[in-house]
Amino acid sequence: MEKVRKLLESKNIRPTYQRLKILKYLTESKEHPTVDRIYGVMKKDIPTISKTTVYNTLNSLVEAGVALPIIITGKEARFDSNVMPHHHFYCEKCGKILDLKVECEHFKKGSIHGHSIKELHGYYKGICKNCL
Amino acid sequence: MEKVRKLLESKNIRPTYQRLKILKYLTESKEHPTVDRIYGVMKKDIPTISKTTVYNTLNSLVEAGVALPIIITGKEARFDSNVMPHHHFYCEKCGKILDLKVECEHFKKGSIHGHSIKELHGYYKGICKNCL
DNA sequence: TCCATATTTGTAATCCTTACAATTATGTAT
DNA sequence: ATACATAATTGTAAGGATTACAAATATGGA
Ligand SMILES: [Mn+2]
Ligand SMILES: [Mn+2]
Ligand SMILES: [Zn+2]
Ligand SMILES: [Zn+2]
Repeated sequence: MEKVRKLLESKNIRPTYQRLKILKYLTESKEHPTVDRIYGVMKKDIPTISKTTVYNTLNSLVEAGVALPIIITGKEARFDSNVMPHHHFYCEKCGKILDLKVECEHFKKGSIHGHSIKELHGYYKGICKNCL
Repeated sequence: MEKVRKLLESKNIRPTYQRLKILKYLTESKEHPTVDRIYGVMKKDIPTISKTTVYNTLNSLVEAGVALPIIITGKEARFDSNVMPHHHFYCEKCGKILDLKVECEHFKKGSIHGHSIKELHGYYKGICKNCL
């Protein structure tokens, strides 16, 4: 919990109870949760929490560079506290999003064809090992 | 126009006037248009066209494998009639989506870590050459 | 403690997309 | 050509994720 608090303070984000819990859950979870999922989990500890707070907090974390939204389905965003460049696998059957450790020479580039690169996103869609 | 008709017929999609026009525009446009954009352009030729028809048609084209939705911002889908694997560049300033011709060894794979791959999507986010 | 400011909360509004039913068009058999 | 069954189009309503907003609450410093 101290690590999470330090992380927030280093980004000048006030470490409120809601924010600490949300970021802690995000760092410990490997499931790239949706807002609804985060909201549901948070309610156990903070029954009064509002979904707007979840949205506000996630937006703050993203803006501060501590989290990343993962846009794949276009239905709902999912969130990742691992902001190091990495690829994902989206299973069309179970809906899980898995981290992939794949080499990608494109991560290294700062520009391409004259366009300035800020982020690179790569993901596969298919059926995961478990669902096959 | 005959090419577009043939394409639709090959996929067993009835070549109605609306569908022909929409697919024709999609194949000739390089801008990866939104539904609203397509709707606006179609209205010039077909003033009575409904936005639902645009949605229906695009869904049919996607299902038939003739078009692909491009999900980047999470706000609104954009569409591409080029279904050959290729990467994109999204400009955060002007909102344009550009095609990128980049080599990617990952396109060749059929599976990864035991997961069965159906699609690979890759895109950069940043500031395009024109906006720099 | 007091106060200014930031955060949280609940509700309403917004925007994209889909559901649905009525109307219109299409293709085929007579 | 006509009649009929089926499919597509249209307009409106509903759904779902996200944001806007203002009131209530919490925070941190003087
Ligand atoms: Mn991840
Ligand atoms: Mn493209
Ligand atoms: Zn799966
Ligand atoms: Zn640009």
